[in-house]
Amino acid sequence: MKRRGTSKLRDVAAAAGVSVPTASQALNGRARISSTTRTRVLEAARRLRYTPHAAARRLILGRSDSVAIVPGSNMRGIFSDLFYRAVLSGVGGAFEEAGYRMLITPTFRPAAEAPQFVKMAAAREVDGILIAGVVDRRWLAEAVETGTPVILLDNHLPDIPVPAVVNDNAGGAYRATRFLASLGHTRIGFIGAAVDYPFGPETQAGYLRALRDAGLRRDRGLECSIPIDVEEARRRTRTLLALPQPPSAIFAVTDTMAMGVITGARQSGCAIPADITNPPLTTIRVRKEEMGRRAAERLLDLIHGKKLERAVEVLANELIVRGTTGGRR
Amino acid sequence: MKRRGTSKLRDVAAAAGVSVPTASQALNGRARISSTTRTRVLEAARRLRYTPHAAARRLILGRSDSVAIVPGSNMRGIFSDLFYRAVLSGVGGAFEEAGYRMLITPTFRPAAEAPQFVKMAAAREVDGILIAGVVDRRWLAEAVETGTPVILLDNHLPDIPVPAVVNDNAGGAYRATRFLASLGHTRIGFIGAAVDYPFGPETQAGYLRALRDAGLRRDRGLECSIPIDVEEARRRTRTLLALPQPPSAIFAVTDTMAMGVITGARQSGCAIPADITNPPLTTIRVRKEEMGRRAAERLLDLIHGKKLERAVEVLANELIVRGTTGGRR
DNA sequence: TTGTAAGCGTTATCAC
DNA sequence: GTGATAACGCTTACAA
Repeated sequence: MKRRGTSKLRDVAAAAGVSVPTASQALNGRARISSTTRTRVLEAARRLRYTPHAAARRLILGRSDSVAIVPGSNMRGIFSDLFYRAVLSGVGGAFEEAGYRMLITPTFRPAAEAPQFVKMAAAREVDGILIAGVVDRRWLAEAVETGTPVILLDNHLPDIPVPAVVNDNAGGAYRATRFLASLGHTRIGFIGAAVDYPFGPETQAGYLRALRDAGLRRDRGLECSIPIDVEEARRRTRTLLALPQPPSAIFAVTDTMAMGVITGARQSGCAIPADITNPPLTTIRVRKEEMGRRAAERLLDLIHGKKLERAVEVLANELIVRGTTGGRR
Repeated sequence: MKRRGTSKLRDVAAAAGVSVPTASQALNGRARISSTTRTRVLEAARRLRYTPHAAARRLILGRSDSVAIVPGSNMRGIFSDLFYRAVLSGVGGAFEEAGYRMLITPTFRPAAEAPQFVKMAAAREVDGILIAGVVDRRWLAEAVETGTPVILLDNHLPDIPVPAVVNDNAGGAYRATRFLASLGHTRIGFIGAAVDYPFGPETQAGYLRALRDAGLRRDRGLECSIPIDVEEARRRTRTLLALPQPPSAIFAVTDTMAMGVITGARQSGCAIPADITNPPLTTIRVRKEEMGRRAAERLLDLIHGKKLERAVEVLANELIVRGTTGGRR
């Protein structure tokens, strides 16, 4: 009983009455092959449902035409989180167009041993690795050591030589804060993200620079760095608003936190012109799809041996003014 | 400039002063090798950071020690959906213990051509494929044709010879409905799931059988099959409760829908002894982790050439009586 | 105990 | 145009 789908190139060649190398050429197209034999080979391949053995191809070609996509440890739900969903959509589009397979390497349990992507790099199973978000620097370094191209998305570790595509977090925070200042606010609260993650410090830096440039005095009592969590943001907002001199505006670093801020502000008796379920937040628009696409393209560049111009590619973002900041100046 | 991590077995052998096959044996352990050479080889391998080339190994061994995990098209967020998160935790545990790699094959865009898992099966890239949820029968059939072991989780297609691990949907619905009847309810609403998916019809069958066995008359006006959506469930609930003869109890097929039912019932003025955000639903407890683990184990059985006893393994579930059905008989 | 020879399925090189 | 021959990196017979 011969199993289906197991036909080898040898079978195709035999069926077409040619040698194995000829069959290979006919299928891959490169060399000069008479159109008669080519047709015969193609026909035979189709009939036998021939698919080249991936490992054999990989071995001789030295490439797998596939990349690993690694969800960083901050990505609870790689497909659910709206942010990463958009990012990955860009990633997926770029790789698909380039004819690359994508393998997501999940980490079901926090492994003590090397995570899959390190092993895959070492075993040369993929041509490149795209890591989205937070990653253990030790494993990252080890993956880089193997020589397999690696790119970081929405994260970067200055001390490890890995190119990255990131959002201009500092710039976004700067523009948002300056905008609030331009509305006349002088006490602007900052609800930041306390994570092992670049954007926590970066946004705070942007916020502080904006205060300085706007000639406002910093009040540490108006700042906090907390886990990215709606409930925690709500609580801190209530605390801020209960101060003797409360802020008249609050800058929350993520939309998730902004939700909590809105709820908290409502509870504290602030009127916010918005529908709870979908508040028209004044926000920073990050071009997420673009970010994913760029990262994918940079990885492809690396795979194809191109040198990248910049180690870290910073994507510009945009301030979108909407209802929650009340008025357009 | 020699790239790291690219050392081959040949390098290790050279460094240890032995032949390539000897090095191989020393590393893989099978044959009789003097402990001196073994140590030398191991030492050399460690020093050179040797990792066997996956493709080469795969080619000669005929196996990859890795499986593909395919999120069915009903899985919006494979890692986010609580149900599948639990299921995948079981899956992941089993495969990890067995030393198998897991590759998630995402479908970023609905491809017209064959999805990745079919290609991987045909190219013999993985030893087995686990598909969780809804899958196009045509592609499934094609994957099965390749001879690569395939198992279905939480789904089954009777006309395609694929083993499956499923939940006893009919039984669960039966027990739930009979329980409601035992509380004295004679008009029991049914809010079912209209999806291209076994559990829609199955739960309805269980519901109907329970009505019969309890001696209750079926009233089609109390039944509906809708998309799995909180809002839709809420709306239907309001409709049901607005009937001249409304149901006195409602069986919702998923917890998601039950949320909508509760909201709708509240809005219609029903008193439900429950906290909205986390209502103590009377529910069917599906052993999700177990389900995942079983599916993984069955796939491993197939990979190892064992014949499965049952094509479809049905997992028993359990009725958990809690607050929302008011009283324990 | 160790090395030699062969082969996994494919593609590239180079004669014919 | 086509077909031998070698090679990719590794493992398993089998001979030394």
